[in-house]
Amino acid sequence: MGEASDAVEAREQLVRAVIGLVAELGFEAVSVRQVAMRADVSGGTVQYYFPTKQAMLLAAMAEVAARVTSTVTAYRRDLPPAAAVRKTARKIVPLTKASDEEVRVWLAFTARAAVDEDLAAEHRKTGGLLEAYLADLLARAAGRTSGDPVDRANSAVLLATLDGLALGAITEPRRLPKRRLARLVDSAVDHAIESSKHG
Amino acid sequence: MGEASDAVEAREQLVRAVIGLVAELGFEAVSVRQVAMRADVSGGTVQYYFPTKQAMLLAAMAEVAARVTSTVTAYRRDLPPAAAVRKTARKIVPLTKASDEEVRVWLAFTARAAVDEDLAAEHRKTGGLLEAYLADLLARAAGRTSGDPVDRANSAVLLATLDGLALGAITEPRRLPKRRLARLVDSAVDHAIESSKHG
Amino acid sequence: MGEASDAVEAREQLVRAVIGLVAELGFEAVSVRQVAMRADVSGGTVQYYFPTKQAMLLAAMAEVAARVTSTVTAYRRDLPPAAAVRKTARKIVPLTKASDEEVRVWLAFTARAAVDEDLAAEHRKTGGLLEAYLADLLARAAGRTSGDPVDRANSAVLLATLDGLALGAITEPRRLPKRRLARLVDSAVDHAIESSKHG
Amino acid sequence: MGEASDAVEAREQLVRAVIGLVAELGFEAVSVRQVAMRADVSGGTVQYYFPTKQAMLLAAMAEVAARVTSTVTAYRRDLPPAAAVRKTARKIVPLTKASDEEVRVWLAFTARAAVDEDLAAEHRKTGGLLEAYLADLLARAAGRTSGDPVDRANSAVLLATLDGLALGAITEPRRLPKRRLARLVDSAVDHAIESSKHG
DNA sequence: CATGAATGAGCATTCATTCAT
DNA sequence: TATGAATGAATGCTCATTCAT
Repeated sequence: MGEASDAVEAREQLVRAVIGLVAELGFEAVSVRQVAMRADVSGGTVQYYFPTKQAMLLAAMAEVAARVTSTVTAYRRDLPPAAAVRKTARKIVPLTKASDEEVRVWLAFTARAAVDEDLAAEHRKTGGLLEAYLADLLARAAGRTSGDPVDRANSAVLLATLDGLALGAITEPRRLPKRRLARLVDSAVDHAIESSKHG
Repeated sequence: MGEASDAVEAREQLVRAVIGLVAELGFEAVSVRQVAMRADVSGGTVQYYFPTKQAMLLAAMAEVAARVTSTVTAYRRDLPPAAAVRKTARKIVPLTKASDEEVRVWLAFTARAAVDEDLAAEHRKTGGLLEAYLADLLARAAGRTSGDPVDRANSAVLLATLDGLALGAITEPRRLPKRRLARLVDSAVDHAIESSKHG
Repeated sequence: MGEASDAVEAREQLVRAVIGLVAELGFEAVSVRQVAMRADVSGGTVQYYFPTKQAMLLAAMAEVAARVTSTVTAYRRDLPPAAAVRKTARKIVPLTKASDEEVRVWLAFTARAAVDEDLAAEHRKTGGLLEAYLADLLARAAGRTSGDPVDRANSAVLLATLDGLALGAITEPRRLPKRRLARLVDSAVDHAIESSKHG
Repeated sequence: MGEASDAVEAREQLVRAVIGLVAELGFEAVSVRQVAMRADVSGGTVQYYFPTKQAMLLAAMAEVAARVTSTVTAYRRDLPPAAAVRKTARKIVPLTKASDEEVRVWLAFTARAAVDEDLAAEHRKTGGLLEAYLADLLARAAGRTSGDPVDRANSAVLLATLDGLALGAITEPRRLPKRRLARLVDSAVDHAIESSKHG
């Protein structure tokens, strides 16, 4: 039992190393050797757990995606719809210094997905899930049950706006300082909810 | 004069090679060698024009930025404000197969800007310019002169939405097919204009 | 007893895996991992039976050598001398598609023996034995008892010819198609027998 | 001019390093790094001249083949047929310590050709040429012009015998010491010539 | 008897860069 | 202006081997 959990732990440690590396130095800084050093294991060990670099990246992306979706799922389960939308929005856009890293990693994976089909497949899942969740929340906030195409559209636009703001926040922090970002996020969320209510 | 223009031409040929490479194979496929091969010159020649890979990337990004801004500037000069906003939006989001490549390149540079300060500096210019232009157009579409913070906010949200849609279009083409994309772009533009008119 | 025979079986399974690998992909394709995969055991298990790769190769070579010598020994025991020579020759040279593999493996080991002293030692045994057997058969075919140096010489030349034809058959199948090979083998055998009879 | 010859020289130096390595340590000892060290250049330089290891091996094999064929061609040009056959035979079988290395290299390449199609193609050329040359010499030694299938067959058997003796000389030097080897070569050559004269 | 974890060296290859010409 | 030669570091990956269990 100790062994099994050690192995799992080792894997997770490696995944954490990948994520940390992406956050700090970007995607191109992720090399098997760098990951090994960061996780304080030998290069061979990394490849024992992930036979290819691609597999390693995939595992890291899956982990990041899991973090996002599990958080958002919890919001949907535990909060009233409008509040859930608001919290989700603030999860996607880096409004605190802490979430900066997470978003940075997510965007790095997203960018890579544009060019890497395996990563794209993993990425798609999350995008589809987020859109569906937001559409559902918008519908419920409007006192409707899910399924109205209007909610789908509003969800897609809101999600795009949040992604765009996140992208801007990372690459143009001066144009989009946290203060401004918060206001813009709120206005986008308000618009989406309004738009679903009587669009 | 012939020599000088030859030199300019050679430089441009190299820049085109970089852009083509990014479009087709992504950022990580850009190596000095690959660029040299694509431009059909020797590896040494590439480094004659760009002493550093970084310089080469910077030049390519500047060229891409110039293409975007010159197009958008022309729209602002030649079209009535609402139409200019609409055309600009359709330039940012890849609605035709042709513009797919351009947007793909732009996003690749954007992603890189998240970890590369030099590229980020170049990138900022374009972001700031686009926001200012769109704010101005929204103001004029509302029968106002520029300067109202409302227009700035609407511009920022619109720009974020367009960026987010572009990102999604590239990475999740199935969730965001061209048809749907067009409708979402239109609704975002309409909302921005309306919002500036009587927000 | 069951356990012991299981162990023997496991060992043999590994040896078979090595031989199969050599036959299909050549000597350099033999890695501990590949062998483990082919035998469907863990990498550690391979090294339990063969503490060293070298030991593993040695066992495989011994097995191949044993196959050759046991066959040839049987021929000598069961057939009249001239027929035994003929059958032996046809065992050494790959005249059927089936024996192709065996010869291929044998040659791979032989080539390796040129630079690997351990394998060379094993290899020597078979070479010496084959020459002695063929010399004995040639002597008996000539109605003599063994021991005449002429038979030794004829045996050595015949053996060399057969080895050379085998080598050529593997590496130059177009120059030495099966049809031609059969004729050349026959003529070499005939010459050896004649030569021993009245040389 | 100095540059060009330097480059040619560098290439040749590398090829020599490969050959030396094969001779001393066998084929599997040939790594790009080892070659670089032996030729006293950087690893990168090796790959500047030979973009792949395969290309490097191919060049080395071509060089070895060229040595053999040019020597044999000279014999055929300059000597009476019977003497040319004899000298050629003594070139193929390592009768002196010096020729040991050459033959060792040749056999290593031959063995590899069994598993490597590119090398096999190069190898075939030499085999075909040698058989044709020997057939021609045997015909002329018999006072005939080339073309008789008998000479072809005798040539093929002789060549196989020489190859087999060479193989044995390398892998079983104790069974086939130089003295004995010389006698066996002579008898094989004599038989081939006799056989072509009145077979 | 057999495994899985871990290691460190080695592999071929690609890379950005320097430099003499 | 442009090239080809050369370098050395870095890449992803495979390898044989060791060892605790």
